[in-house]
Amino acid sequence: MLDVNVRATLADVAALAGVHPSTVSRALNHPQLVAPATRDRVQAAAAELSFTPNPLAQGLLRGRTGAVAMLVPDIANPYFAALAQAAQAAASARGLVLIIAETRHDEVEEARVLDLLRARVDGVICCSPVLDRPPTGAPPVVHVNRRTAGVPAVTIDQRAVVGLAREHLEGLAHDRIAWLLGPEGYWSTGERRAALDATTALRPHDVVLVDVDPDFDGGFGMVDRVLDTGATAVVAFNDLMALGVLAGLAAAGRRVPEDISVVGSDDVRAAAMSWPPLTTVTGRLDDVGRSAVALVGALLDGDRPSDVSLEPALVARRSTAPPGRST
Amino acid sequence: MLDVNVRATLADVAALAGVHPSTVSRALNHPQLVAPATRDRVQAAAAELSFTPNPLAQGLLRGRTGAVAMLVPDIANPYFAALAQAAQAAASARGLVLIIAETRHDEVEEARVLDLLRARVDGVICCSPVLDRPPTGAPPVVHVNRRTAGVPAVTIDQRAVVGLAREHLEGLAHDRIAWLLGPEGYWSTGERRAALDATTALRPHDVVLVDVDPDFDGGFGMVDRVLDTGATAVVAFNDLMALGVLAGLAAAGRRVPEDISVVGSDDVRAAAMSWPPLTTVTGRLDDVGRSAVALVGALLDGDRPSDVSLEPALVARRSTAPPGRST
DNA sequence: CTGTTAGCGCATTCAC
DNA sequence: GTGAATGCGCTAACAG
Repeated sequence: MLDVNVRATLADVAALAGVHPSTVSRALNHPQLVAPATRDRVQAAAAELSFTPNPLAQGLLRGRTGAVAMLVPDIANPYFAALAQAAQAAASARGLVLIIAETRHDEVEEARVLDLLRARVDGVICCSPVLDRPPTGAPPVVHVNRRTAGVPAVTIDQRAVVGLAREHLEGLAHDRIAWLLGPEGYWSTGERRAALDATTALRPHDVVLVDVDPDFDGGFGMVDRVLDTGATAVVAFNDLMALGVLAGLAAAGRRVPEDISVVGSDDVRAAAMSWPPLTTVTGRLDDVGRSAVALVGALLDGDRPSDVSLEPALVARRSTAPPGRST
Repeated sequence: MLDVNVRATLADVAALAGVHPSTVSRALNHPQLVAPATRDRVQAAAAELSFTPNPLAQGLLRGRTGAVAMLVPDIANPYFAALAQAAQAAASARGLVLIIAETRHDEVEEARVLDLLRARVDGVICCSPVLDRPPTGAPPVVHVNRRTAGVPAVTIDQRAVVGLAREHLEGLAHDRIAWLLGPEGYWSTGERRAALDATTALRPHDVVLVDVDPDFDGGFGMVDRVLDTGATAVVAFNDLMALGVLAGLAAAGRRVPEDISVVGSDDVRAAAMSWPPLTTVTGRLDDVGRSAVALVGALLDGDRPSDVSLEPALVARRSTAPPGRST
């Protein structure tokens, strides 16, 4: 009587095939080292019992777990969810299991989670936009959208993000752009501010609003101040913030893009789910996720991979148009 | 010289404390079985080396992994992301690690994923809205929003969802409601249809549109047909679909809620991020996630837990209003 | 080519 | 109260 609920072990297969357990192991892992006849018998037996090696035992032996952790501040944030999705796919393709853990934007919680996971994973993908020090005592770490000395990272070229938004809006003949920047501690905020500072003399009418919460409410709440500046276009720090701006504008009775244009960033799914759909700069979330997994993979293989910087692109949808089309 | 990158083992601690490895194990797991003096020495040594038991070794020994998997069709779908978030928190609180895996709405992929995970997790939370047969040969499974004989499940009372939406709209004096139902195979679709059928005689003016894709595009694409029905209110299968309806209505130049009211379902975060913010029926995602983990927990403890059915509630926001306020 | 042995790190028997 | 031995399931090295 064959009990499907109890996993078959090497010994079970060996017994069924009439060989020694180690022969089973070989037949399965190094088929060329074993006589065709026995190999077939073993494989048949393995199939018969639907044998799968116990990854725990394998891991114990190899000192590897076959799992990689991804640390995100908030998995319900579509940005991180998309990142996780991409990473998960890439990890699966490599036979790795991705463990997603939330840090809730909290350093203490992050340490706790890391500690819980430390021994269970071979590597960590850290997506904290703030974290400065690489987690110590942890397995190999790679950073996402955050560059820190000594830690391999995959980032989006934030200066190019600024440049793309600017070009798009200038091409539409906007001459007064309100730039909404994210929280001070964020790496990407710093990068964008630098890019903005570099060209500030060229566009004296622009206005920069700093330290806006990078979410819907942050954008919603900034609408009055944006309107006060008289800007004809807004560039938000990310799509969520842009969506908030869109809603705030609607609540204030302004039309987009007739009265004012709005540009987001990241090209999260929700960006295409507003009305009007959001013009945005892609965060290339798929590529970022994939690259991050590739980096840990390299780390695990003992390489010292170099950083990856991805070039963004602009997706023009319907939230931008030339200014002054207002009735 | 103390190498932080190499994990300390029981033997290391034993050497440092001058005792036998098994004593260390005891001192850590059953402190009362060991003399206070040695216990303290061992604990000091363990702390010194920041020793953490290797979960793989423990798992191998106990036949448990300490991990639970959550199978979702699409982690970038805010509904499942929220569910995962809740489950993750609940699992952490129990010292379990949650592994999130995507099935991409694909049975084959699901089988593959399950096979990869089978040996790595103690239990599985399956969130497929369609899946009928419980995955065989897998660890204990619980279902979310899907009731199948023999599989413990946590569900939202879908009839109540229909009832709440109806009451709300009737209270506003709508007499022609367009009900948008989800895909045929979904458990929740079936439940809602049954609820609708049960009262169809009472509301002859209502109209039911079936088999709508449960996403933004699905809702967007149904707007024309909804408008054709002359309904003054729409109840969408979920929030994403409702958001699509909202956008489609805006694109068609209709105002919400002046011209037509819209109700969503699930109360995903994005539901509060539209303009107008969406009136919706809560999916109690936190509670569902938490309950699902509680169920697997019970299963792991050898219990045969009973199903959990959660009562929804209506969140009135600004996408609903009395009909006929049109200019 | 295949069987034997050893050991990954740990917790649970036993003895003492 | 503590040390010694055993085995979880597996694979790598060594014999034969």
